[in-house]
Amino acid sequence: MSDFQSDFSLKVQSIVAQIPEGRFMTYGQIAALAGNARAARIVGGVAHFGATELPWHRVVNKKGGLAAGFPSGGRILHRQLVEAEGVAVDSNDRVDIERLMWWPEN
DNA sequence: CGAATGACCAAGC
DNA sequence: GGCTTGGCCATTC
Repeated sequence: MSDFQSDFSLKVQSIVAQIPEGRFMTYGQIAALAGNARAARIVGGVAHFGATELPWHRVVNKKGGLAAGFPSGGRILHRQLVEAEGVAVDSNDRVDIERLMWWPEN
């Protein structure tokens, strides 16, 4: 486990872990909830270095598609994971983010 | 400790 | 309408 114990990373990981099935959040959104709206990149950093067990496939960028560097299989794997949750994926590997964008209500 | 990196975002061309 | 540039801020080497 990496040193991802900082407030941001902990919040980010916590938020991602709470995303319900079939819902999505953008990096910027998570970053804002974590306390830094500008730290969208850091969310990606957490995704890349730590908490690999979290449902990162439910985390998408503003485009509505999965981030650029998903593990081997990349968008292919992402698409399978998302579709497995009953979500339609666009030819561009994008989901209807504006419709499925979720927000932690608590 | 200093420099480089990155699963992003927004603006510019 | 798609590609390039700059800026952001924490983590890594």
